[in-house]
Amino acid sequence: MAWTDDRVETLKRMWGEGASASQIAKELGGVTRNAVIGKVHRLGLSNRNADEAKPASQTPAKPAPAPKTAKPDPTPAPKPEPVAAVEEDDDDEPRTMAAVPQGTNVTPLRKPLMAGQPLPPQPSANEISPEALAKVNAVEKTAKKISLMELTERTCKWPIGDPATEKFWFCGLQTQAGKPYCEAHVSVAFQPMSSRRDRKR
DNA sequence: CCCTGATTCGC
DNA sequence: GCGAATCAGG
Repeated sequence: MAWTDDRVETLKRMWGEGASASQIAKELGGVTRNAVIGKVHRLGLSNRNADEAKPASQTPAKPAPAPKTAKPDPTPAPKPEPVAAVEEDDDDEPRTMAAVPQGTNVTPLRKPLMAGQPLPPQPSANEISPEALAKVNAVEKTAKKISLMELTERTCKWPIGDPATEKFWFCGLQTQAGKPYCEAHVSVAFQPMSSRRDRKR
């Protein structure tokens, strides 16, 4: 697989969106995450930092970079999209942790899709909400349903069912990065910081 | 063990 | 330039 302009573009976009190298590699296909990382470095966008300050830590070199010549400003830094903060208030739904509706959960689909928009459906940032719940609900179907004794360091410890009955087990899916839950349950358990603004009662 | 990015170095 | 192997964390 060659790094076509198209693929590089996808790489840049996803990397800019904070996607991991493996995710990007999976998306592109035909390349490993190493390839992606290597390319990222070669493109010089390894640092997701905005600016890079060189406090002259260790670089005795560079005696006199000829300050005379006017540098053509090699830093366009387009910064196309700062990604608007996703603050969708409107009618906040205080998701109750009560019974999880089983069965088909219709995901609210908005945005009629403009014609000619190649890639609108990009949830990107993990915003919990109805979708996350639906995901959890779906995950429960594929859950490994392990028992308490089967829990390990990397099995999702999300409880499912009623502990008072036999129908009780743990999700058991693979956790990620030391977290106690699988990805789906993490998104529900650890909410970023949604402004749980209390509404008037 | 799973994952992450960073770096090296033969190709 | 490329990316597998390796390194260094979480």
